[in-house]
Amino acid sequence: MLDIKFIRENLDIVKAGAKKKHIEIDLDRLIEVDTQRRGLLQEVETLRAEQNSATEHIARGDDSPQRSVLITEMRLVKESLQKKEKELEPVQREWELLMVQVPNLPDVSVPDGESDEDNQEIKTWGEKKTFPFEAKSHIDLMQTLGMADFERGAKVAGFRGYFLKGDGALLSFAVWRYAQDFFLKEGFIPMIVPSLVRRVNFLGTGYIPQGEDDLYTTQDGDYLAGTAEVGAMGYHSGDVVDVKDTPIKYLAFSPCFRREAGSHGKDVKGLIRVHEFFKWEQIILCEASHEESARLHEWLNNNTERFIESLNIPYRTVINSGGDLGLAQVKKYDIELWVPGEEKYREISSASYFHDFQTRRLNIRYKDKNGKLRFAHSLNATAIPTPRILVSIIENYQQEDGSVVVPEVLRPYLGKDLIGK
RNA sequence: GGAGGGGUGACAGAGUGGUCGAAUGUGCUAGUCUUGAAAACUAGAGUCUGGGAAACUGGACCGAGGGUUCGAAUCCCUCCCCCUCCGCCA
Repeated sequence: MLDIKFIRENLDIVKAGAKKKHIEIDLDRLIEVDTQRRGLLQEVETLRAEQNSATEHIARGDDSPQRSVLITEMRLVKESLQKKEKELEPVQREWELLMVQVPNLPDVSVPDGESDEDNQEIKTWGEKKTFPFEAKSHIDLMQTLGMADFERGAKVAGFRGYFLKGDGALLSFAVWRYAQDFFLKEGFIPMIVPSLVRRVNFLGTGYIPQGEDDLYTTQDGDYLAGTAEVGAMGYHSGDVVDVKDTPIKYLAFSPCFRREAGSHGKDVKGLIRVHEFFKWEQIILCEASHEESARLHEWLNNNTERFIESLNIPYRTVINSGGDLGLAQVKKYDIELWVPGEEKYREISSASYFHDFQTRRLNIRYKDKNGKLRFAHSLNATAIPTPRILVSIIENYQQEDGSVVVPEVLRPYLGKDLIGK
């Protein structure tokens, strides 16, 4: 949520921001509605003031005739007050509807573009693996090695369903535990967060109203979160956090659920795109300073880069174009890992910052040095998702005989060097 | 699923129609006292928002939304949330 005052005073900037993000919103209408709203609000407040001062006299007085005159007069004031309030109601409603659709401003460093195809590579690391034999896909490799079962996955869970078993299951646990050790060295507070959460938290984090289609709902009106960010941010909603504790850093683990609405044709096989997965997520609340947000954003992304480097998997980092940014994001980096079977980079993580867009909706504040309450800034970044990471591990570490070498850092966690038949 | 009890300021907790933005206690800030601290005493202090350069001033906020009333923290309705007990259950 942006501050309406900011929108009024910087209309052109907000318009340009929306355009850069390729988000349609009638901002002129918003200003029009806001003007109406403020006018009515003032009329209502004037009437209330009148009422309040009369109330004082009425309360103090006895049964004098002036008192009953005043009461009669106030009856009329009440009527016009109610009329004005009725007028205000639909205006207020439209105002709110428009306000939640106003996107956050993208940073100046965000490149123009319509979609993820316009994201710009800003870093590459490692050498793309080539093999003296024909590289197999993780699907073949995992099935042959008894690490995954996609047929039964579909049988039991439907489209995009999967089972991990044997070393596939164990490798997932190994990644989780290795990631835990790796990231906790950076001072995060570990957390396991709920995925089944109330609607307000999705509004607060900016996934609703425009992302409703990609969320699973329950018959109780709750939603299944696609990321631990939702629960972790909701954790602090309504809080005034102590500035001494900032930046607050969480490493949050959760199951994640995504309907993948609108991507039916994409990645229909394997572990790249599934409805249900697990993720360690980095989440930060910090002081309301752009410099601090930008600094921590780089830091978060770098944590993940170093993690991938430690697994020795080639990757590149891209900066997302305006059109590939969500409503709430100011700037986003994606890290994409090399997938030899497809000869493509595939997204593994995403690091974003939001300024106070989320915290304004969630009402997360802190007291600054001058004792003033301010909305905190928020950021988040993937630490590591499973099972998607298995795709890159297995394809990059495959050998001609179909066995898979275990990345060195994972060996202590898996208890072996090689996954073979 | 059944029965009951609740949601008031940073926290605890009073307040059942009028001068209540709200007693009191704790905590907080400043001062007095003290070498310093503690204790004691004194004073101050909510958040959001409109207007104003400021002093100041209008409005809103006692879970949310409606209603009754000249007037609602207080009465009525709906919803949300929390707690206790019973049942079921990993």
